[in-house]
Amino acid sequence: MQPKFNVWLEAEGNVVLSPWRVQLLETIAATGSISAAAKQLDVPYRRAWEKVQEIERGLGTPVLVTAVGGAGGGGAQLTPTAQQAIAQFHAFTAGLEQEIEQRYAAAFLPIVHPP
Amino acid sequence: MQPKFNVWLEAEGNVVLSPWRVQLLETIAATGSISAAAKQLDVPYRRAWEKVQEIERGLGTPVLVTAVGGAGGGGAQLTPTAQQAIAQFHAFTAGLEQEIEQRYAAAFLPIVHPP
DNA sequence: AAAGCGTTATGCTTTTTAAACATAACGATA
DNA sequence: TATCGTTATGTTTAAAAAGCATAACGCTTT
Repeated sequence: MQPKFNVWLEAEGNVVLSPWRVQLLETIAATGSISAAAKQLDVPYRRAWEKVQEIERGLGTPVLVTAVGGAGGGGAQLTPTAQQAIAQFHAFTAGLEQEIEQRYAAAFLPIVHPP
Repeated sequence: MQPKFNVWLEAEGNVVLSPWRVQLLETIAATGSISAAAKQLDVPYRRAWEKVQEIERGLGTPVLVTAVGGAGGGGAQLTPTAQQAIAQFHAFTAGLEQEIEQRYAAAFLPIVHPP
């Protein structure tokens, strides 16, 4: 038995940012394209692209500047807005896993007093 | 934009307890039956019943003692195991919403210094 | 100049998952 | 013994996700 959690940001009932979405953006930045990121994260390109759209709709501003055609077929890189959002989200969730783990131990694992 | 979260306990990759599942058990206890609880929580009986099964499979022990037929058609009440699990889960998640809210404010809402 | 290549962007189909519906069995009570 | 509301489970329908297929694009190379 182990504790799990998820945490995300919503706008008007729609998910905007989540740990997975932030990872997606970071992987796009690292690889230089949506398609390479999708491959690396083992999700269909379609899904990755759709999530990016949802993020942009939720934030109300683009997170990617994309290029179609050209050298390498095109690509994508993060906007400054996206970089800031990623940094803020990391600050938001930093240490949360340890916090949850600690709460779990306190609530469910009884303390054994040695003799 | 607002923060949201979920937190749960897993056993072998399967969800066992979550805020919603705990609420389900509590509603069953309060109403005396799975069907009344399902109605009150506005979910199909089938789903409520299945979730109870998953909880029992995950915990490895019954959480309900059910009666079929008889006065009122039957009913269900919590086992002591279930009552303890509920109490522990509440201890586990107590104050977590405020914690998340505070983290959100710290990470996303800039502090305005008055003149 | 034009053919090739990998990517973005999007329509369409298939599969999987969850919700919804329907019903048999049960047993105290009247 | 007929009734009633509940448990328990099979079956059907709807929603969501995954998968597949393809057009457009613009550098690069031939």
